[in-house]
Amino acid sequence: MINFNEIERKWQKYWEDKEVFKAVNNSDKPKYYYLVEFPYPSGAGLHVGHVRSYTALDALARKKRMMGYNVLYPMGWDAFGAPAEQYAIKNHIHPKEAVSENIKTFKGQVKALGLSIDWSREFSTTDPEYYKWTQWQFLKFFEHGMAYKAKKNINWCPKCKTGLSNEDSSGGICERCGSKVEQKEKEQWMLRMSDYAEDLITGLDDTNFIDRIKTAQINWIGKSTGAEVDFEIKGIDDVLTIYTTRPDTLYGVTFMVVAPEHPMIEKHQDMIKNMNEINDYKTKAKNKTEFERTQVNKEKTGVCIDGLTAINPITNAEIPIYISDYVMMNYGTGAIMAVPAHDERDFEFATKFNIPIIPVIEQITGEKHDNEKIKNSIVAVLYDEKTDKYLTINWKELGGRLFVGGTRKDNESPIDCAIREIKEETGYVNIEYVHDIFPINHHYYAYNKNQAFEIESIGLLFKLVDDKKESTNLDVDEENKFTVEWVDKSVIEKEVKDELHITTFNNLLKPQAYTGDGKMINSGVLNGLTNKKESIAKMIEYLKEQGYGKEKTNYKLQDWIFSRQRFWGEPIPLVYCEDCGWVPVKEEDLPVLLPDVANYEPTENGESPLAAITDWVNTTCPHCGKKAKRETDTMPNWAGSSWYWLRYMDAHNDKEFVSQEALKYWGKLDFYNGGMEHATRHLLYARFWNQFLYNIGLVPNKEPFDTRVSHGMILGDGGVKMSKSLGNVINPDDMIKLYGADALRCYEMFIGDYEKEVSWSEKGLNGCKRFIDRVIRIGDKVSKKDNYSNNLEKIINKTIKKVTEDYDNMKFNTVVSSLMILLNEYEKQTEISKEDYRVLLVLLNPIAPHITEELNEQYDLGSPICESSWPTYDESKLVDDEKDIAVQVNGKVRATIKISMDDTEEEIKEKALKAENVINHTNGKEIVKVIVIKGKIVNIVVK
RNA sequence: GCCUGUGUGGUGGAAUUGGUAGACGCGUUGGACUCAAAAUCCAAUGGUAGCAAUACCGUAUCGGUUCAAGUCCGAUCACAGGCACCA
Repeated sequence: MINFNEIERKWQKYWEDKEVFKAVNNSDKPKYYYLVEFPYPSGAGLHVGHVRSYTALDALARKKRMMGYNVLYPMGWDAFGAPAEQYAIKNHIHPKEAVSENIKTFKGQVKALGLSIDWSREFSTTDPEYYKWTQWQFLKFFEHGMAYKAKKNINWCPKCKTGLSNEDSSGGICERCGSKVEQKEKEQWMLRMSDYAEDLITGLDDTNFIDRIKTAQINWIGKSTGAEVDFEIKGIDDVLTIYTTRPDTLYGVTFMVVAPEHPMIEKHQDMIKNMNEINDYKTKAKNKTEFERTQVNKEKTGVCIDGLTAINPITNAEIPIYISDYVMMNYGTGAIMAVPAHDERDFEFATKFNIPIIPVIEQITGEKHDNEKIKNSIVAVLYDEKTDKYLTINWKELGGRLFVGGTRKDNESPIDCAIREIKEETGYVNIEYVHDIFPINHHYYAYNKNQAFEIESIGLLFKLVDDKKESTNLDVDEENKFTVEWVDKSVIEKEVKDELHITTFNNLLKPQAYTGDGKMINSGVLNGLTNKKESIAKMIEYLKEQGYGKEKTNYKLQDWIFSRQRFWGEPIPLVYCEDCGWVPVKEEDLPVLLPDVANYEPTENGESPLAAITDWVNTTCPHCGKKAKRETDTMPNWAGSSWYWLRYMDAHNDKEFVSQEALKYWGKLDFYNGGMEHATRHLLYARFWNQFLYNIGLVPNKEPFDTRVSHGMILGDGGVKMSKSLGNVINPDDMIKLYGADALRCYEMFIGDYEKEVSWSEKGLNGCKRFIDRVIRIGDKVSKKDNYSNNLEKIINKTIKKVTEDYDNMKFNTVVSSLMILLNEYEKQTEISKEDYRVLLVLLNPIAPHITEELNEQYDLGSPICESSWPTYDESKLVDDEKDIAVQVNGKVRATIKISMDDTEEEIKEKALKAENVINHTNGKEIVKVIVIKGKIVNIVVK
C-alpha cells in the first residue's frame, strides 16, 4: 500500500531542491505570468475555496511549463488591515507577531497542496521592504497633485472607529464588523480617482476580462451624459446650475430641488423667509446616514424655499425651489430641475407637494401610416364603485371591447367631450370626474372610412354617481352595432386589445411619470420631434447658443478616500509643518516604520492610535528643519494590493519598487484569478494605480492585467455557506491527511464548472480518491512494451486533444472525466504499454502532481514529468473509420446504423431506409425528403 | 426598480456550439469475493406501460423558428450576484 503523505513530501522536497518552478527573469523562453489574488492570512487558516483557485492555476502553470514557457506563479500575503488588528487586540499580541504566526500556518497549508509556486519571490505587504515602496508610490501621487486632503462627510464605523470608503460600507453596513455606518466630518487624504473615470472605462477594451466583470466595472463607474443648465434666481445676480440627462424636457420643469447641503442656501439666507424650517430640515437630513437617505422606497420629504425663485431660461417661467434629501450634494451640481411628468422621483415629489405637472412628451401607440388626418379625441373610463366594475362598449367583430371614445369638437374641453360621449353612447348622466392623464399620440387606420388618423387622445376617469340614464343619441349607423357592458378589471385585461384603450386604462388606474420615448409637445422649438437623442442634441445646441448651459458628462465614481484612522496599515509618509504645510518624507528616509508599541487600539475621538505616540509623531520638517508633526493616518487595506503583482517581477529589489528590466520582460499579468467580490474594488483600484504609474512613466503598460477570471464559491454540503457557526467548515489539512493532496486537488477540479458555485461533498472526494487508487492499480498491467498499444491509440490521441483543450478553457471537470474514461478503457485491457501508462500520468500530472511523478519513477517510464514536455496528438489518428449514427423519422430517433467514413451520402441513405425500425415507421408513408448530415445523423421526413 | 448570470435524473454535473439528452462521478439496488465486515470487482439505474422488442413523456413554464431545439427567438416564473433617490 502506498503512503501518499510520504510521497507528497518526497516530491515536494524534490521540486524545492531542484528549483524546478523557479521563474527566471530574462529567459529565452516565452514568458507567462499566472496569479491568484494573494490571501489575507487570517487566523482561521486556509479554506477549501482557496484550494480550488490555487489548484486550478497551478494546473495551468504546470501544463504551460511543460509546453515550454517560462512561467511565473508567485504567492504572497496581504496582511495589513483591520482583521489582523482586531485579532491582535483580542489576543493581546502585536499585530506584527499575529501576522507572522498566521503566515506560517497559512504557508504550511498552501505548501501541503504541492503547488508549483516560486517561493523565492514571496513577500508580505507588511514587510518594511515592501511597504517602503507602497509609501514611495503614494508620494508619487502626492507629487503629481493626485493626493489631497479634504474635509469630508465620511462613512464612519463606530465600532472599528475608522473612516470607510463607499466601497467598504455598502448598504450602510461596515464591511468588516457589520456595524451600522454613521456620518462624520473628517479631514481625509483623497486620491483623484474620478479623474481616471473615462480611462478606466476605455481601458477595459485592452483587457480580456470576462464580460460580467467588465459590466460590473462600467456600472460602478456610472457614466452619464447630459447637460448643465443655469437657472437665474429672481432678483439676485446669481444662477443655480443644475445637471440633467434630459435637457429635452426643459419645458416641463415645474420646480427645482437642491440638496440640503447646497451652498446657495447659506449664501442667500437673508433672502429666505423660512430659514428656521429649512435649518430644521438640514439637521434632520444630516443625522440620517447615507444608507437611510438612499433608501429608495422611503417617502419623499422636503421644504419649499420661501424667498428664492428660479427662472426657466427658455420659458422665463418662475419656478419654486425646494430642498430635499433625494438630491445628493456629491453628484452633479447638487441641484436638479424637476420634470414630474417624466421622472418618477419628481412625479412622486410633485404629487405629494401638489406641484403642477406639465407633460412634454406624448407616448406613441399604434402604427404610423402615410397621409394621416389629425384629430383630437378622448377615451373615457367610467367606474362603478358599488359593483367594482368598469363601463365598456362591446363592438364585437367591428372592434372588440373598448371604452367610451370620441372625437373632440373645436373648442370643446376633454371633460365636456367625455361627458357628452358617455351620455350619447350609454345614457349615463350622473357621473363625477376623477382625473385625467397625459395625452397619448395614437395612430390607426379606419377601414370603414378608408383613412389613416393621428390623434391626440386624453384619457379621463369618471365615477358613477347613480344609475340614472337618459336616452342615448346615436347615429343611425351606430345603433345595434354594439352593446354596453359593465365588466371586471380581469375581463378588461383579457379582452381589451386596442393599444390606445388598454394603455389609457392602465395609466388611469396607476398615474405615473412617463419616462419613455415619444412625441415632443408644449416644447417650443422641439415640438413634433419623436427621437429622444435628436431632441436632446437640439436642446443642448440651443442652450449653448443662448449661453444658458453646456454639454456635461458625469460619473458616479468618486475620489478614493485613502486615510484610515488605524494602527495596522502603511503610515502615510507626510509631515505637517506650520510653515511649509504638508511635506513628503525624503525618499532616503523611507520607509516610515510603524512604531513598536504596546497600544494600538483605536481611540475614542476617532484619531489614529499613532497620534498618541508622541515620540513618533513629533519630528522635524524635511523641508525647513523646524519642529513638525507626522501624519498619523494610515493607508487603506487596498493600498498594498494595488501594485503587488508588479513586485513579484522583482521581489527583493532594494533600489527600486521594481526594475524597469523586469517590468519590460514580464509585461502584463497574463492570467489573473480572483473572487467576484473584488470585481469592482480591488480591480478598479489596481487598474487606477497602474494607469497612474503608466502616465508618469513608471510602468510600460497602461492596463496591468490581460485575462481575468473568477472562481465560484465552494458551499457546504446542501448548498449553504460554510461558516463556523454552522460547523460545516472543511479544513483542507484534514482532507489531505485522509485522502491525500492529489485526491483533494482532483476532487476540487472535478467538482463542477470552475466559474460557478458548488457544494462540497465528501463522498465526491472519496470518489476521486478511488480514481487515484485505480490509477495506481492499473500499474499492475504495465508490460515491457513501448509505444501506444494499437487498440488504445485512437482513444489516447482523442484524450490528449480533449484534455489539452479543456485545460486551456479551464474546463477542469471534463479533464478529469476524460481521464476517467481513458482509465476505464485501460481496465478493459489485459495489459497496457509503458507509453500508454505514461501518457495518462502526464495528462493527469497538472492536477495530481505527486502520485503521477511517483508512478512514473516506479515504473521507470521516463524523466520526471515536471521536466518533460506536454504530449501531442496525431491528427490522423483521430478519425474513426466506422461510426454509429442515429436515424430519425420526423425528428424522432428510430434506429442507429453503422456507417463507414467513406460511405457516400447515397449509401448512408440506403442503409438508413433499410434499418428495421425505420421501415416500421416509414411503411405506407410518403417519404418527403431525407436529410443526411455526414458522420452525424440522418433524418427522414415522411407524410 | 435596473444590470449581470443561472435553471438538465435521487445528486454534483456532461452534451462536439442546432444533430442519438443525461457522458463521468456520487448515491441506490442486485450479485461475486469473505466466517463476517471494510475494501475491491461485475450488473442495473430519467419517468410511465410492457416478459420483451418497443411506444409515449421528459432539459423551469408558455409560445415561435427549423427536417431537427437543452442549445436560436419572444413572453413569463424562480433563484443567485451586483448596483440602487446618481437627476
